[in-house]
Amino acid sequence: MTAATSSLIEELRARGLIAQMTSEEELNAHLSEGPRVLYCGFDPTADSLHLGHLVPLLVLKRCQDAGHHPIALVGGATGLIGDPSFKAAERQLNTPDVVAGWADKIRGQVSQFIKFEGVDNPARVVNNLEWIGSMNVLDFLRDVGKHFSVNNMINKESVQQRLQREGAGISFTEFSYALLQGLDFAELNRRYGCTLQVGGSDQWGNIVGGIDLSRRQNQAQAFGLTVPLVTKADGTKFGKTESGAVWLDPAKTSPYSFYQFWLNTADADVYKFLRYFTFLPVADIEAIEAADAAAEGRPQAQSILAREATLMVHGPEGLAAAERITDAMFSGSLQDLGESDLAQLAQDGLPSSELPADFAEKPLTTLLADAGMVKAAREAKDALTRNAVLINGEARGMADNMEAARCFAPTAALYGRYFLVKLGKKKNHLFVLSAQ
RNA sequence: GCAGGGGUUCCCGAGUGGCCAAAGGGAUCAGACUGUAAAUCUGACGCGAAAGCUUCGGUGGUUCGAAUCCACCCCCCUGCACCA
Repeated sequence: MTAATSSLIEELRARGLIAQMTSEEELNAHLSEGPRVLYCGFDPTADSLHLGHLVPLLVLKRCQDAGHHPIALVGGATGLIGDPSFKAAERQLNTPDVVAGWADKIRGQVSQFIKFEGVDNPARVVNNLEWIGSMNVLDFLRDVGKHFSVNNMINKESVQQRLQREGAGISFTEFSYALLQGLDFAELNRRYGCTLQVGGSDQWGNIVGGIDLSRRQNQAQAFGLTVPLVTKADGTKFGKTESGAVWLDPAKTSPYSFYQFWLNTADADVYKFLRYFTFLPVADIEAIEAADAAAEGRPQAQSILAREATLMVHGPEGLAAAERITDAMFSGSLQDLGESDLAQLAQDGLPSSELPADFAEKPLTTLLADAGMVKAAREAKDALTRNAVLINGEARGMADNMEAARCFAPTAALYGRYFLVKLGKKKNHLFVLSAQ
């Protein structure tokens, strides 16, 4: 965690974190010679970062731990344009005030992961709106545009599918995106001596553009490094659940859901993800893998990954909350839960809701669907048909469907008002009888 | 603009007058097996507890009856032409 003793590049490679880089030998030497300044950009395309952003963000942290100065760039300007790289269709523009609001949130999130004080190599957060926002068109065209060849740009793989695709096309606006990202690099190079840009592998073309511009404008040598796109062994998209993306914002994805996401990682992916998403030494991860391979039954890797990742993103309290719910839902028994425990579970982020006043007249299927336990009442029906719905531990079936009054009778409630409903193996919801 | 092909339930894709809420595959959800895995098997899969209700680009029409036939309109693809 101090100065770069064993090569940073070696470490990243051992973790499988390098997709592409410019001139390995030179970059390795460059990073070994002393503290360097590097950056990675995050465009505000939503009000939170998600798991896909985490890998490059953690690479920034890994670099800081190795003694370098990271800069997290929030794309307040580029977010207004939209990156066309490897996208199938033109994006819809968001309004400036919306993007500005998102940029603020992203700035806060990014800041959790890197240190700004108390270290010799403090990090920095910048917003490219600062220099792009005030730039005038003629300066842009003369100072930046002149250095980019349209011939090269249209040959880039990242825009090919947009150029070839019938009926899609690409607007001049999005086509210009690469120039903005290029000028960011050149600008950071001038301002802070930034010499390395890190990004996802889809950013390679943009990064190379920035390196070229830095050389042409500043006569400076700069480097690029990309991290691989996170993939899963079964070919499905990483970072998605039934309910959508896994966000870093606890208000959008609760620490409990976040923890559960990692806990459900497939064996085929878990050791790779430990390398990507934790700071455990590679040797330790190899030891975990060996121990799991030798042991019968359930591997320990998933719970280690879930614990490490949740701790890193949501802190000790978030992890504690996630573990409380997990223990209560998957190992403990209802009898072990005290009244305050139940209240705590709801606070910790266990999905919960109040029973509507007229619940007695509604079918169970409707109540469960309205509470968000299932996407359509039909799924609740299916579960009921298989006796896969437990209300306070008691199995319910279709025969009980019109018996909500009996199923949720106050006398059956825990502490007079709580009902823990389990649907299938993984879906839990706390229903609360409204007080009166 | 002309000629030809096409728009089907989340996606792909059958269906060309009743047996169609619509084959098959994928995705998804649930069950069994397990480890809150994977693989496999089973069930569900427009909405609804049910009665029943609403779908096959849009609008109108023919018919006892249409996703299927007719008319017009919208959109996409493929050639050709026009424009260069």
